Amino acid sequence: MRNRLIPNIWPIKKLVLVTMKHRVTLKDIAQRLGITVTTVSKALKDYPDISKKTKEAVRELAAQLKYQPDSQALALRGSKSYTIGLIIPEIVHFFFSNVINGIMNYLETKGYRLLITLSNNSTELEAKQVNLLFGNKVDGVLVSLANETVDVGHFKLLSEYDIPLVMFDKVNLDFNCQKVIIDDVAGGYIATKHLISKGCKRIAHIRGPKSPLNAIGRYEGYLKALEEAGLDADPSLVKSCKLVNLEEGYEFAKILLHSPAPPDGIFAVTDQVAVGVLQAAKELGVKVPQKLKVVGFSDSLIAQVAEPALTTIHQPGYEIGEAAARMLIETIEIAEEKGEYMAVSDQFILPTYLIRRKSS
Amino acid sequence: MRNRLIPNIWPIKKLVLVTMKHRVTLKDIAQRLGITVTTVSKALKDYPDISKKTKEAVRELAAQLKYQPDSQALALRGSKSYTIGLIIPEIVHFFFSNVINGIMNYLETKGYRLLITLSNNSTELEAKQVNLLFGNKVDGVLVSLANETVDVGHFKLLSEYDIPLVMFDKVNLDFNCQKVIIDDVAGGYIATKHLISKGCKRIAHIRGPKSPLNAIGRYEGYLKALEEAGLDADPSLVKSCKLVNLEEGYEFAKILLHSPAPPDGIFAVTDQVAVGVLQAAKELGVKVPQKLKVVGFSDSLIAQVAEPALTTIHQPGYEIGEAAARMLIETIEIAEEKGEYMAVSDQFILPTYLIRRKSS
DNA sequence: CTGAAAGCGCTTACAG
DNA sequence: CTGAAAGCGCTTACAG
Repeated sequence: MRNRLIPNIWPIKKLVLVTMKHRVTLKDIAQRLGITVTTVSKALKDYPDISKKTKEAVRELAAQLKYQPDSQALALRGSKSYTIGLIIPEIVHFFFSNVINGIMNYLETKGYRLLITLSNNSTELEAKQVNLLFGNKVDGVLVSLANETVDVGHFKLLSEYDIPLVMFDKVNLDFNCQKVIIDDVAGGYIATKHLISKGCKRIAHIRGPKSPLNAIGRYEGYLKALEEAGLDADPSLVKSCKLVNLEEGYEFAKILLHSPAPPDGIFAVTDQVAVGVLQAAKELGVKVPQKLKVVGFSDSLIAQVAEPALTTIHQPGYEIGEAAARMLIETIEIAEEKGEYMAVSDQFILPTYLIRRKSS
Repeated sequence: MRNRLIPNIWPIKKLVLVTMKHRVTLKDIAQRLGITVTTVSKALKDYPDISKKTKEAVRELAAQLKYQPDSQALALRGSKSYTIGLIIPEIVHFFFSNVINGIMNYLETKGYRLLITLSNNSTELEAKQVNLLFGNKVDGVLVSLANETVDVGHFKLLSEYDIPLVMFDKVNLDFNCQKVIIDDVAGGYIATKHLISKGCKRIAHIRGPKSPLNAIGRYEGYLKALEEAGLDADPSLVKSCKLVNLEEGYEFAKILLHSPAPPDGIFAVTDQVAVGVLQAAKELGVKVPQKLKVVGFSDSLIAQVAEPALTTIHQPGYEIGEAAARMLIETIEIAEEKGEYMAVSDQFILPTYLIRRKSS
């Protein structure tokens, strides 16, 4: 449990009866102008069959009263809510916050709102959020799957109702929807190849869990680079994280560096893990980059701050978010225009690249 | 401009006509059961005047058809949307993502949804978001003010319509609403006092911009600690950031350390700035903590990763978010219950504490 | 050029 | 115990 710093009852100092001021509606404008709601509605939407005079009067009064259309009424009537749902595994995360930033800035330009929900990496909660977003009549959904999610059946609800879905980063390639991912294989390949070019002969890989595609892809890239260089892929040099955090990096690095034939290079699945490696190396007096070269993955803030600064693979979070949002909105709008829509499996792959720093 | 990695048109592979499956409504249930919408509605809400038999039949069919009430219709009718609006200056930010996490987890337990918007630290955009959230009929608003925001007149719209508002972290103390803040004065005081206790005699402060209350409070705490210890407050030892980033910390530290009478301790307004100080010190060969002791503020991830690990003031982001959300929801629900509400100025202050690491 | 009417999906006071 | 009716705020096909 978290600290209960918060008292149970807030000191609400006064509660005074106030007539809840009501929002200005079309009716208010109509009444003041002595015309109908119909005419007001049409005037505001610039229908050609309304007189210039009326239009002007309506617009002026609307501006004066700061009229704002009721989005709920609009959504109820028009079957479009201008709201997009997002399901994200966690929010305290450099990469994901960049993704969200990209999503929000894109949606802002398009006049869509973002309803954001958390799966906390739980498939059960993820399913619940799908239902919640469906109940909220979002026009589309963006999701990065929970780590533990294998079966994606809970997303079928969306396809059944023709609600466009775009998966990003953590995706399920078999599911019939659009996807935005990075080229993890290429990323792992570039990282490993870089270590090889720096003269490493025994390269270890601290990888992610067995099932997420990202972890698999990065591992494949690692193997590919080794093979291409004619280096042996020694299975004892590959360790698999569960939590993918600094501590695991630290522990695995200690094991690797203590082994009879320690590695001279380590490619870690994330920057966090790589920083754990740096800490272990420091503790054991293994000089980085002289005796051990380290490459991370993500290009997060800590990569810059680490000592030595970490060489890493840039993972374009902002662009991924922007691309996913864009893919979704364009799909929504095309479907709208054509009055027809069917989910298709389609993927867009963003490139990654190496950021060279002091650790290699 | 950002990289245009994204093609202009997505390859939408097929678009096939599909009869948009319609959402199941009360009407559907009523028709199948040969009863009225009224009865169905009452049955689902467990009204006492509906027969057990009918209730059971309705519930069963509703479950079978996976009926979900239309939240727009509910909101339109009931004047409650179960949606909270959030306006945040930026999202790629350790502290703010923790705040959001606290907010979301609390709202989740209470069955509220979160509509999240960005001010990008612009007062203009902040005002726009207030209007947007108002138009969306949120039940309440949470905001952390943009750095440049001085005049908060754009929030009056909310009070006019009796929409509860809670400001957190970056607040305006004069505005008539509830606030959740940390004790910045105490934080600055603790940080500075710690440096004094470690033997520092000439303590510099790299502070934030002139207007945000956080920066002012931390600075005041700094002065208070100096005064209490009988140390002179040398104005040449105080530098004021504009962007509050690593680079500014680096630059100011260089100036301070190059001066004729360099400081032996530096209290920086954030961890980012403090890390800049560490980098400058390293470059100039000034040993930390032997020759220079450094304290940051926030307890962000980079504080742990920095070399040496940074002593800092813990700023409880999660708890701030949770407290703000809780304050808001409780206010909403009390107002609802009593049928009356009036904004009151009220503040809740969360404590901070020192995290000792290697930099001091 | 303007307006009456129906309807989106729901709830609730009222009638039977 | 069940249902007809009104209404939340809007839009739009249709009539005048």
